Formats: sequence, structure tokens, C-alpha cells
Amino acid sequence: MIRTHQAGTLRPEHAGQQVTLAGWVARRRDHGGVVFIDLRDSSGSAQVVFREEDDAHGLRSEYCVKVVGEVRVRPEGNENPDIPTGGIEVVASEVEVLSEAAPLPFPIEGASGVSEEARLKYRYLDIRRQQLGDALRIRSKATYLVNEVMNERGFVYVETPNLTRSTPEGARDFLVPVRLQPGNWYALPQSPQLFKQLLMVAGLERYYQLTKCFRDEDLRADRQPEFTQIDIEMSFVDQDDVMELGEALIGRVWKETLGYELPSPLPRMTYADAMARFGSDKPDLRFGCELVDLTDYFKDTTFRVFQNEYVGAVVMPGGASQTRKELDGWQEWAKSRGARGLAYVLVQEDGFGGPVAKNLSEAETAGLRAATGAEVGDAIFFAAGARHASRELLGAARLEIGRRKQLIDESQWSFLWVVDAPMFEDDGEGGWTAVHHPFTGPKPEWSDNFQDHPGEALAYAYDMVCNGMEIGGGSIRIHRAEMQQRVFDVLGISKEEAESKFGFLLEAFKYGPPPHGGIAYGWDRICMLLAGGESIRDVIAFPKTASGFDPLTAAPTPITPAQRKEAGVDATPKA
RNA sequence: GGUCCUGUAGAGCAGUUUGGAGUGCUCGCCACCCUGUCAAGGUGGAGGUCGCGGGUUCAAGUCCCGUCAGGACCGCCA
Repeated sequence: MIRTHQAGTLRPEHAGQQVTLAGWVARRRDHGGVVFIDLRDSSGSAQVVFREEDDAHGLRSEYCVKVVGEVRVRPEGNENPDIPTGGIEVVASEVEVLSEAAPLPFPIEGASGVSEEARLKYRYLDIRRQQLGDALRIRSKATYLVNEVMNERGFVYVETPNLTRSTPEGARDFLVPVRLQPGNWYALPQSPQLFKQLLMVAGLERYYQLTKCFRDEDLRADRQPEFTQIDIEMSFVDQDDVMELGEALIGRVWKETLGYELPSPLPRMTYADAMARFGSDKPDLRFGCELVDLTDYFKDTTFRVFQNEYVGAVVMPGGASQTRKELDGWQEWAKSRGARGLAYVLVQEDGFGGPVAKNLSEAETAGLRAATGAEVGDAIFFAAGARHASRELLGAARLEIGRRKQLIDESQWSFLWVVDAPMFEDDGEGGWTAVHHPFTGPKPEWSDNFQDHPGEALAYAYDMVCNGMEIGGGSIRIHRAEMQQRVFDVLGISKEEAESKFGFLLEAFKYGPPPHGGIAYGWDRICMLLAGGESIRDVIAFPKTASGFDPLTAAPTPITPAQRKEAGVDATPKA
């Protein structure tokens, strides 16, 4: 090794030792006769002192240097209690510049306000900064913990292919041309879903993998075109078994990275409750402002807007003092979400304000505060219309209220399971579509008759939710051909279609498939939560921008005509 | 596909409402001074395609149109 010690590990007990350090010039304080350099390596940093004759004036930020010197306790009064190595300094006797650094595109030390574009282009410098470096270290630590827990529990780590076949359902596939078979294409997996079920047929019983998944959809703060899942599948299990494992896994990760003890067992909420109370299938329980169902309350109303399948409300504490501009802003906000607007009343000392108030009868206004729990000074937002859409609107309004009024306690963790989601939802064209995926089983009580009531049947599925974010989701799968056929029937998938899309899975299920179920956790999102990031880009070493561009490598790039020809991009597949 | 925000020196910003000389701030960079700092300090200096293209105007960073890039959201993401 070039060095004998790591800078961040030096303490007063090292005093008197001759050490060799290697790292980067973090900060320099040049006093002419004496020069201080903070030498940083992956362990932290330590102050190195040079005297005039050492000629350290030429050292610049982020030069990579080797320093030989003696550790000593700092002179009386010069200790810095704010840093771990503040009790000592290294008196340099020798310095070697291992490599120089050009002027930096942004500071490594100090100020954090740098555009993400610049940070991505010089990602290696961004990672040199403490925040991102720490985030990647937390991610690494958490990854080891996952492997530890899964190993302890007897899971078999299996790698599944990244070059596989396109399955038409779900997200858009990334496609890869195949030179050896011009005109034929691989797809990158959206998840190893079918493979892990095959591994259950294969008798492995317990499978897991930290695996990349690929989906060619528009990006968001919590979505990248390639992302990582902890993919898990288990045989001979019930829902409770998968949930127990998940709690143990996530609990261990939170405990050993953040020292936070997960409540055990985690609270469970049904999908129906979550929608009714929070207008979301992934409720953030860190604050109140629950939705109020006023459908009954307004059942005899003369106000036509409220003569609807569903009328609900959410209260904004202190919302009555909003300016006209702010209240108009809510209308714009609602319209941007595809709603007509967001009716509201303001609860004032002398009655109700706002344009909707005059449409309500005396009897309706009289009980409104009691019905909604609103206090003087609050605003009440209403949504009326189709039940599901109205609740989603109110749920989104609730989150917006939480943000604007800073009701969310960011120091809290709110974990829960959301269970009993519907199996199917209206596809808007008179048919049904799978809420989870077509291999998700019904809850046991629906196993015989889900096909007769597709709108009501509940899936044997579960989502783990943390702070209003879905961090994992799974289900108990169908393992009987007869039941799978009934699901395909509901979804309008013909035998031929099923055969062509999932034939290999159905074939496998002829050979004694065990009952099985599993779950997949969104690893980037989990690491983002652990690292306190605002975007999964904050925990990914080399992420892409919202348009799928990588500013560092400038990928994607055009291909040459020769590459195009060789790859067989334009070839017609043989019949 | 849609809505909104942003783009000014290497970084972060102000200036754009009300058009008038690239006007300014903090940091960084370069030179010099400086023997106890730790966001060191001082003096001086360099550094600009105001994202790009077009238009209006005597005059555009500023107004208009288009476009590109980044970000947030809606659609989408079984």
C-alpha cells in the first residue's frame, strides 16, 4: 500500500507515529509561513501542516497527493472539536503530487447547490463529494444486509436472464436486436416474474435476487429506465409468510443502517380503507387530514354539483386565510390533474365563505363543521363525482395540503401493508384488466367465484408502503391451470393468446407446480429513503436524466450504418 | 402526448415586471502578501455566444414566436 494510515482514522493516540497518507487536497489554508492542508480520503480527512521550506504553496484543490509526516497532538488552543480528527495534525516532512487536478467544474467541498446536469456530467466528482459518496455507502451496507438476511433464511440466489422474450402486457419493453437471428429481438426484462415462478416449479422453494429491471416508460423522480429490485419468491407459503419475511428484511435494514426499530408486526390496512380514508393505495400516515365521506350527508342536496355518486371532503387546517390567488391556484392544480376544479368553503367566524357556500342550504351548512371536523379558520375542499376518481383527487389534495402546511413530520417512518386490492379493474372499454398481473391469485374466499364478480373480487396481494411510497409489492400466485384459465377468461385472453404469450409458463405448470407467492422490493426507492434523498438518482451511481440521457457518456448514441446492418435492425424475421 | 418551472462568467444567484453600454453579488480560478488556520485573511487581476434561431424596435439578457436542454407533475409505469 502507498499509505500506512487512513487520514480520517488518526487520533491523539497516534501522536509520535510516522505516517504516510494518500488522498486528495480538500481545503488549503495558506498563511505564507505555514500552510494547512485538509487531506481527504475515503475515511475522512486530517489536517496536514507544512512549513515555508516545504513549498506547499503549489498544492491546489483535489490534487491527489502522498504525504509523509509525523502525527502530533495539536498545540494548545488549536484543537477543532467539530471534526473527528480535530485533536491531531500531521506535520509533513515529505509531499509528493501523485496527480494534479484541473480547476473543478464545481466545488467538491462545501456548497451543495450544484445543478444536477453538471453533477451527472462529472459524476465521478459528484461521488467524491460527501453526500453522494455517503449515499452509495449506505446503499452498499444495506445491500450486504439484504444478502445476510436472505442467506440466513435459506434463500437461493439465482441470476435470471437479461436477454429474454418480450411479454406484451405491462410496460413498454426495451428491445435488443439479435445479430444471429436477424429480425428477431430480445426484450430486457421488466421483472423476472415468470422466471421466478419457474424456479418454484423447479423446486428451489426459496429464491431471491437483486436484479436490474428495465421499463421503457416516461421517467420521474422515482423512476429510471433501469432500476433494481429485490426479487423474492417462496413455495408452500401463505400471504403471512411473505409478509413476515418482508418485515424481517426491511426491519433489519432500517435497524442496522439507521438504528430504527420497525414496529412488529407492521400495521395492515385494506385497499378499500386506504382509498376511503386517504384517497390513495399508498397512504402517507405521517399526518392526519383524512378524507370525509359526505355522500350521505348531501344525499338530499339541491346543489347539483353534489348530486353525485360520491361526495367527499378534505379539510385544510388554516386554509381559510388563503389569498384569492392561492385559492385560484388550487383550481389550476385540480385542472392540471384532469379534474373540473376543486370546490371549497372557508370556515369563518361568522359562517362560511367561498363561492360554493351560497349553494348549500342552511341545514347543510349547520352540520358541516361537525361532519368534517373543520374548525374556524380552516378550508374544506370537496370532490364530487365518480367514487374512485374523486377519492384520488382528494387524496392528492391531502398530500398537497400536508406539504404546503408542513404537516408531515419528516423524522417519522410510516410503514404499513396495504392488502386486499381488487383483482381486476374496469379497462374503460367494457372489459377487465389485472390490477397486479394475471398470475395473481384471488383471496381464498374468492377462489371459486371471482369470475362472477370481477369488480368486487379481491386479490391475494400485498404492498409494503413507507411514507406514502410503495416500496414493495407481491402476491400469492395462481398455480392451478383451471384457475388461471378463469382469470384469462375474465381478462378476455384467449387460449391461443395465452399460449403464445405465456405458453412456457403454462406448460411448466403442468408438472406439479407448488403453491407459491412472492414479492419484489424497489431497491432504489428503499435506498433513497435510507439516504434521505429526494430522488432515486441520489442513490444511483450513474443515473440518467428524465429524457433517458446520460450526460457522462452521452448515451444513447446513433449507430453507424454498418452496426445497423449487422445488428439486423431492419431485417424481416423468417416466417 | 400535455401542463408548469428553470437556462446570465467555472459553480450558485440577482438583473427580465417598466427595453437604454455585460450592471452586480457570493464562491471558485490566477498573481502577490501573510507563521496557527480549519468556510483562513488581505491586495490586485482574469474570466460572458445572457441556451440556440428568428422577429418587433433607433435600441433586446429584458417584449413576441419557435426550438433545445434540465427539473416537477399529469397521461403512462401489469
